[in-house]
Amino acid sequence: MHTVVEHRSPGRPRCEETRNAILRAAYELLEEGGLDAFTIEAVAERSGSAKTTIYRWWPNRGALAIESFLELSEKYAQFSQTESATADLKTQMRRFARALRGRIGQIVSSILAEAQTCAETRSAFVEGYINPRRTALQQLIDRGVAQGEFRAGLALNDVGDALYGSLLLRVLLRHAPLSDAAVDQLVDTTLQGLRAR
Amino acid sequence: MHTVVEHRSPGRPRCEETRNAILRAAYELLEEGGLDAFTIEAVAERSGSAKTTIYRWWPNRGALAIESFLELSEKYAQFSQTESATADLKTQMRRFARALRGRIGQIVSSILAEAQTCAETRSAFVEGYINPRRTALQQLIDRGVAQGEFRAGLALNDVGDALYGSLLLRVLLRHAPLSDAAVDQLVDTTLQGLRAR
DNA sequence: TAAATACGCTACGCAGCGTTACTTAATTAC
DNA sequence: GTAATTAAGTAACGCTGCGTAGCGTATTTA
Repeated sequence: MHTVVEHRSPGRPRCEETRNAILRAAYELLEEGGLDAFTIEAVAERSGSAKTTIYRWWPNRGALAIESFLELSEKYAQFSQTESATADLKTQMRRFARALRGRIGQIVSSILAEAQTCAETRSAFVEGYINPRRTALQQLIDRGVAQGEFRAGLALNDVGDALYGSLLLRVLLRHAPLSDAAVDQLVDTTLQGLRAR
Repeated sequence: MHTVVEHRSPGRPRCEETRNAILRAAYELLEEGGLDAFTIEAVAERSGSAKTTIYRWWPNRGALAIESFLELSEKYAQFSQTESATADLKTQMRRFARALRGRIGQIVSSILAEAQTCAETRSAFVEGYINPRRTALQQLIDRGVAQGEFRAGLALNDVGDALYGSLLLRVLLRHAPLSDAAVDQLVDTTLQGLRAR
């Protein structure tokens, strides 16, 4: 009988509880007070771990922020799938906006801010958060085109940036609402375009 | 003969040269190294003024950043005006993207980051930078609608956020280009919308 | 000349960064 | 068992930047 042999290097193994406590403390602090509250020292204190332990595993606060966010925030990258691509698009954008209205919005805005002074944070956010959503959006667009709902030849970058960019801009600047109704209207505008028919 | 009497309070007047030197140093530092380089101490050193003088006039670094940006960056809020509103829109978006590709992009992204931890910075940016552009965009849309180029009933918030949000997102995440061609395509997508005709 | 205000200099206490040296704990290899 | 190895915790450090205070000097009005 063959059993999979766990091959472990010698030495004390990493403590998963500690890791989780750190990630959770980081997430909570980001959620509660944004970048101001999110300091390595605060994370260490809240998690009950040592600052040195944190620095052993994460090179900087951006890396910790991203990892806690990606691991603890719920991931809505899977779009719903009904017969109408248009309806699915609206559902998804509403869902995203709902997350942004809540605590996730605070975290996302903090990460975007951090990403402006740390390239690794930026690319980690793009790869771990934005890209999965772009992929799902691509599938939705393809489906919409195949079903004749959307016109052919749509550029994913443009559509994605128009939709996600609008919503994220509202999180960053708070100059316009993110209510379901506002999102529906925004999607409608994007669907219809500006041109007179 | 009436002459306007300059009414001055007693005491040494504020030194305009010092003020300008501070604003210029702040702008240069933002431009060169973003938020990392932009510290009050660095501004003081480069401007040849004292830290205490800076704190006398600006409550925090966000206020200084915004003021230097709004005073020293060229303001393209006035849109060009030909007979085609569509062409003007493209011209304007290209112009904006060109600024974002250059040093202005670094500054804008820094200010957006700073705005995430400072509400005053956020509202100052919205009022001093975003709103003038929204107003100009509104006029352009109105003109386009009147000329039959754009459909009626367009919501300014939606159009502005789709266009500016797309470009700003690309500055923040650098996941897609900001070239003239890319911008043209993005505007085209926004103009046409997603729907099949 | 007095009062008021601005500017510069030096210095301070504070917070957070990222690191070091050291001790203790947990695990594998022999 | 014992040695080797790796992790976690503790305490302390030097550094940078923040925002403030005290004081002397400069420039203006009354």
